[in-house]
Amino acid sequence: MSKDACAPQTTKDLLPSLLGYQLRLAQLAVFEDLQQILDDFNLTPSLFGALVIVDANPGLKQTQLAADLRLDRSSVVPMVERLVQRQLLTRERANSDRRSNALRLTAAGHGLLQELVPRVRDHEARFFSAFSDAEKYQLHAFLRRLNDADQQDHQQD
Amino acid sequence: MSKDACAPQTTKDLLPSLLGYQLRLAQLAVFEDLQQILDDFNLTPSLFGALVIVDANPGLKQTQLAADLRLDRSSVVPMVERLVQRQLLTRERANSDRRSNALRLTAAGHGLLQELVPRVRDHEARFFSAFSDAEKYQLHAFLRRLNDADQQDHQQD
DNA sequence: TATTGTTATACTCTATAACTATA
DNA sequence: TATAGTTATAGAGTATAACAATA
Repeated sequence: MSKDACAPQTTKDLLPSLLGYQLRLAQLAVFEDLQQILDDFNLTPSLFGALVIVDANPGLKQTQLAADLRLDRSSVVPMVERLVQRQLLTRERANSDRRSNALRLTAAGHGLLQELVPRVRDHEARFFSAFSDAEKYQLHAFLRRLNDADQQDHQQD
Repeated sequence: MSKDACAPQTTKDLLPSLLGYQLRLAQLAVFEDLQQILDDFNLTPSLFGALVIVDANPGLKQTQLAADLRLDRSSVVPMVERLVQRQLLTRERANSDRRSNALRLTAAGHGLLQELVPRVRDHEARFFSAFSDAEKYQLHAFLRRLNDADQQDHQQD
């Protein structure tokens, strides 16, 4: 095998040879497909992600949600505002530290997620239906190795 | 192995279990890293991609460039304009069809690419240095399978 | 002093719709 | 009629900087 796994000799096929480029195309396609499901619920992938993160971490403060979403804390403000106005989550001053907001799903938020999660799982299963379970597992393992290594820069827990 | 390759029982770990989510994180991290190289050249990943595509397809028309970049043709106009003004590529009426622009790299454009491509390759090599050649090859094969299947929707050749 | 949320603001990216010139 | 490029415009997403409240 050559030094580079998929390096072309010319620049002719440089772009397709780049893992970063293939990652971008794949991510674009997945999100486009996901968006179609989320459209029915008037949500974006980011808002959906926020709901899932809050569900998994009740009482989370906004700064931490921003870190999880890889966003600035100011960018999270309108997202939270939108979800609060739709009564999908509550934003209350935390008793432990009254500077911070404790985020929690409402009953409606839980209900929405319960309806949504199976659909998102279906979307994933459909989108990756060309892959066997073993292949999906391996692709997932690759991506996690990549992301978990990078993640340490973004954690502040 | 269970029905889903990495399906959690609760929604607690839903997000990390989604391939789409892991793809997004990976893509974000790669582009962030790539951007640091491109900053020195005052380029974005998209502009770099445009240069490489034009280099690989001299005389390409803008509509095709837009299709390759997964963008609307109106979105490509300011990109091309910027690269033309920087004298990295030329935009001339095509003789065969005088509605369309034939895009070509200038000598400066070629020169820039020659300087840039090794750095981008280095970036890739460094970013994926935790992976063996075989693993990179396999990850690449996975992503290509995914993208080549999806690609047919976007081709118009 | 440092941190949390917020606001005001600006910038980038992208798409839609309408125009023009060619076909 | 249809297509290629362009323009004007608007929307989404994001970041930066400064502020008030709290630590």
